[in-house]
Amino acid sequence: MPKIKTTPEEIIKKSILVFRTKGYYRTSMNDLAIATGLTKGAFYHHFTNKEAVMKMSLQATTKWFETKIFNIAYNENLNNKDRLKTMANILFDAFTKNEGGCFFANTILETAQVENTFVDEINSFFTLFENALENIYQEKYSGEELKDVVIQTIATIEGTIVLMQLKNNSSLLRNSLNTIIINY
Amino acid sequence: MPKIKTTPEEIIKKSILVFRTKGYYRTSMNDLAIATGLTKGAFYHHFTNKEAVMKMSLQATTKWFETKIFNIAYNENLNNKDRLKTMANILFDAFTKNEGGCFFANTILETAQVENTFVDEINSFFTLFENALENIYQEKYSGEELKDVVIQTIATIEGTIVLMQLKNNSSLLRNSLNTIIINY
DNA sequence: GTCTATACACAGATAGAC
DNA sequence: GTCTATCTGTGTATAGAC
Repeated sequence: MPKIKTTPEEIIKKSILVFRTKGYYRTSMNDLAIATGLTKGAFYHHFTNKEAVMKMSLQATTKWFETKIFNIAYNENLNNKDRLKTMANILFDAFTKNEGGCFFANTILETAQVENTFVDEINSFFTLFENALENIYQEKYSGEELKDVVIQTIATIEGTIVLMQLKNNSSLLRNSLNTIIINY
Repeated sequence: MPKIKTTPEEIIKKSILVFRTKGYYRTSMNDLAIATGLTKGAFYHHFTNKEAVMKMSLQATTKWFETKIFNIAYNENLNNKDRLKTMANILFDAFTKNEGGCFFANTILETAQVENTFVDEINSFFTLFENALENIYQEKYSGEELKDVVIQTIATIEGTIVLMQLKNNSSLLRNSLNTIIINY
């Protein structure tokens, strides 16, 4: 059995932390190498370029949100309000325990006007988010109104995360999520 | 009368457009030089470094919002609902006519975790925004509830602007602003 | 006040030894 | 699979002629 020191999964896991806090352009391959305990040369043995690392980082994060949060929206053992409450609690932890806010919102603002390299990965995340909330809110709304309520719910969460980074105050997100639950 | 070819105001005006669309780190001094029709050497004659250009760009934008939008919240000739409507209309134009979303939200996400160089300038903008909305909403709310409503209103607007950049659909912002007005 | 030329650091990426 | 050394481009910023 050969001794495997670094797996792609481990590299991506550590790269996500760097990308989320420093952003895509500001993160250098040297930063990623240091964070993973490799040299630049060794790092390039695993990934062809920085763009590929970023894409896999976004995809892995989407996967995490899907299994840990979005899937709760389809949990047969909970009613819609409890689904929303459970999702809100895990969302709160996800966006306050680690620094850097929302990886996807950050990447939109950083790259959307310059290149569309990561648009698919980001859209994938928000589509899953929207579908999950639509499944919950369809009990109360339908058609265009349903779409609007869902988009505005996501917008409020994302906007609060932006302000949270400026004010360093996690109670902002707690309040926003509570308001969303109360208004349901 | 000496012939003045470039004023600091003109340079800042053109620099704002570049910073807003490309972001701070992605914008090079060469980009700014090209946008203003100067060479790098000439550009450095007017500003000490990139950071100084950015700070003045943020300050000039704040000033614009203050005089064109936030001051409406104190207009004696309008009632609070009409103040809100008027502000919403100009806000919509401001965030849809030019590309790049909200200059301040962009800068938070890009720099907040890396350096706190622009925190004062960004806070200045959001404080004026909050004060304006508090002056309007104090008719209906007070104390902590007033603060919460204002923050969540700003968060919804900022979050919508984030999503708008991903989906390239300005009706998202129109809908969010309409909802804010209806709910008042 | 504007230009060209250039110094210097660091970025992304590759070559080749071990 | 990991390392050191290196190539090449570009970034910020400065020097000095015009």
